Amino acid sequence: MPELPEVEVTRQALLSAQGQNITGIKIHQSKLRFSVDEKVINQLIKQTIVAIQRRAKYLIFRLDSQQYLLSHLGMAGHWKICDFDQPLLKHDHVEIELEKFVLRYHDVRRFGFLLLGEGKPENHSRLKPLGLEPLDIPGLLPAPILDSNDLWKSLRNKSRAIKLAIMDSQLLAGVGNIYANESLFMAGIHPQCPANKVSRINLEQLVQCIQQVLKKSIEKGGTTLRDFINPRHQKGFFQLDFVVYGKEGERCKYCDGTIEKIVLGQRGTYYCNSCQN
DNA sequence: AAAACTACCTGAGTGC
DNA sequence: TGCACTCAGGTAGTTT
Repeated sequence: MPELPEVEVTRQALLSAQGQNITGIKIHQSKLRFSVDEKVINQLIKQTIVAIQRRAKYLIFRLDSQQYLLSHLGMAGHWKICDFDQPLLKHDHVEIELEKFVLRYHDVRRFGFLLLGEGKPENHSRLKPLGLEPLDIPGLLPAPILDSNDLWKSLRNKSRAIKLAIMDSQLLAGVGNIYANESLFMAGIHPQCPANKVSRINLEQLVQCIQQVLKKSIEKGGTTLRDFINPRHQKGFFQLDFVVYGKEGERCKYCDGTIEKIVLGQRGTYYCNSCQN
């Protein structure tokens, strides 16, 4: 589920937790990608959430100490704002009790994780290797912002498919499978084109398309294919704007071509066999 | 260096 | 109805 837009939509909806004190923690199911350590996570109690930031697909809950909570949603995770008496659902893993409401982390597939860090979050071992941040919007940790010159430099010596390159978080962080497919379509670039064979002008186009697609999705509340909801329990609607993702065999909306599906890096890859060369 | 594969996990959907 | 199978938004580790 969650790529950059869904994580940003989540962040924005969580901002109402800012300034609230953490009064309690409940762990209902500790098994996530990394097991939630009760002793470690209990250090959150009595701390105040002072800010909620983002880097790529990571959320960072800043506390009034030197500590922070690092949250990754994996493939199916989401945060929910709940009333104190709201019934617990299957796959609600962790509850963070605040003064006005409870934050619940729900993750069916358990690919997400919660880690406690200390010091500058941008120095965390999971964040440090991340590449360019696609959008320059408020609420980000300090990060190099996507720029076609920088992307050009990092792709110059990469012969791998452009789609794999823009999904490589060490080069560009936050673009997942859906938005990689949609952005490449918008830019008219074939997903299998070697990254270093994309012309300068097409790369500039691609950078603009990536930014447009991500911004548009944030405006639409992200994409809900199956499970994604924002912390206010609302679905996203960007899936209604898909042009290629999941549209194998359909006619292209912009030309006479047909949407084809191939597998690249084990991921479904959709493109128009006429618009994208 | 990079490509190709694996693992982690549950649930929805498909075909028989 | 049930069983076997495939596939899904992500990341990271190992092998080739």
